[in-house]
Amino acid sequence: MGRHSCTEKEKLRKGLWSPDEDEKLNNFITRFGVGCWSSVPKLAGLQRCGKSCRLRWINYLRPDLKRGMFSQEEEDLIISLHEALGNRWAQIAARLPGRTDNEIKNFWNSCLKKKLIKQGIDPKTHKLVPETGDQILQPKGLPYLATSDEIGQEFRVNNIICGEKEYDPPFLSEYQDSFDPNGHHSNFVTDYDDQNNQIEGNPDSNSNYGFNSLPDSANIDPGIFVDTDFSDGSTSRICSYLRSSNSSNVNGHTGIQTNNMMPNSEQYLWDFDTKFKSRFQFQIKNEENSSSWQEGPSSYI
DNA sequence: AAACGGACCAACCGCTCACAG
DNA sequence: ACTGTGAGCGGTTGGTCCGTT
Repeated sequence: MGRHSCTEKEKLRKGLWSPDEDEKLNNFITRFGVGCWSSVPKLAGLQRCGKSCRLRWINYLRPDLKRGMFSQEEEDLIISLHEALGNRWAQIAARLPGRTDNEIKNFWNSCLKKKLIKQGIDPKTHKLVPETGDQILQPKGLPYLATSDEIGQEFRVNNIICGEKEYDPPFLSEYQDSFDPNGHHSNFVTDYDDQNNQIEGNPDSNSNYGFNSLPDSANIDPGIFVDTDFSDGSTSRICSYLRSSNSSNVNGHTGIQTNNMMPNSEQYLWDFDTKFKSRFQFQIKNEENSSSWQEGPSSYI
């Protein structure tokens, strides 16, 4: 399938936009509104591709943009939403009026991520990073879980509706059945080996990915499983696996506002396509990674 | 003053999805 | 059902600014 690419077109400008270009685009959109972006450059007299025009309008020229520093409320909301949604910047931006996905993404990568790291929080999982060099389970994805009588209820973050809770018995049973008596999941390592060329059974092998422990299926309460779909058409899901363990309270440690649906949760990114293949990804943290995260001029605490 | 490096951010790139023909 | 195209998204890049040496 021939993919349209701006680079294939000739005589198209790239790089920063000039005030003149901004004015042309702004005048055109103000007058005719947002329509077919591919025709905008020609009609507006710009030597840009439609994609570039769209981006410029959305990220810079749009009149409803808030601009300026992020407030503490916005910051807390982004962290909470990221915990629930992961790197779905567009979905996060949809819940922050006047902010763009690009702006939030940049803010996260340049600021928030470092703040969390400074506080000893893994920005991917939003879980505490242990001080020791021990390798621990850092799940990247699992179904969102909750009690079966909560099916159909709204899933909220900071009182903002993010989705609807669902129940997924087939997945649950498969997930539970797939553990061996030692609480290990053979498929995980096998699949991981298939996809990432890791050596089976060797989580230390020269990568951030792998695992050396998994929750014991005997400790899993079937009643706490819910599968929440945030995909809105995509195949991705946000999932969580809640344990009624007595681990330390991340929220209490950070002061970050999070939804009360997910106390002590381990967050997993869940690919719907691989759902019935029992494929998961886990991330291993080691001392080397942790030490590299300490860098950064944050003074958040 | 110059060189260097990190932080920030605008813009680009490549991919997927939706939809029309 | 298949194909081509546009829109949208997330990851990445590269330019600029600014503090430090």
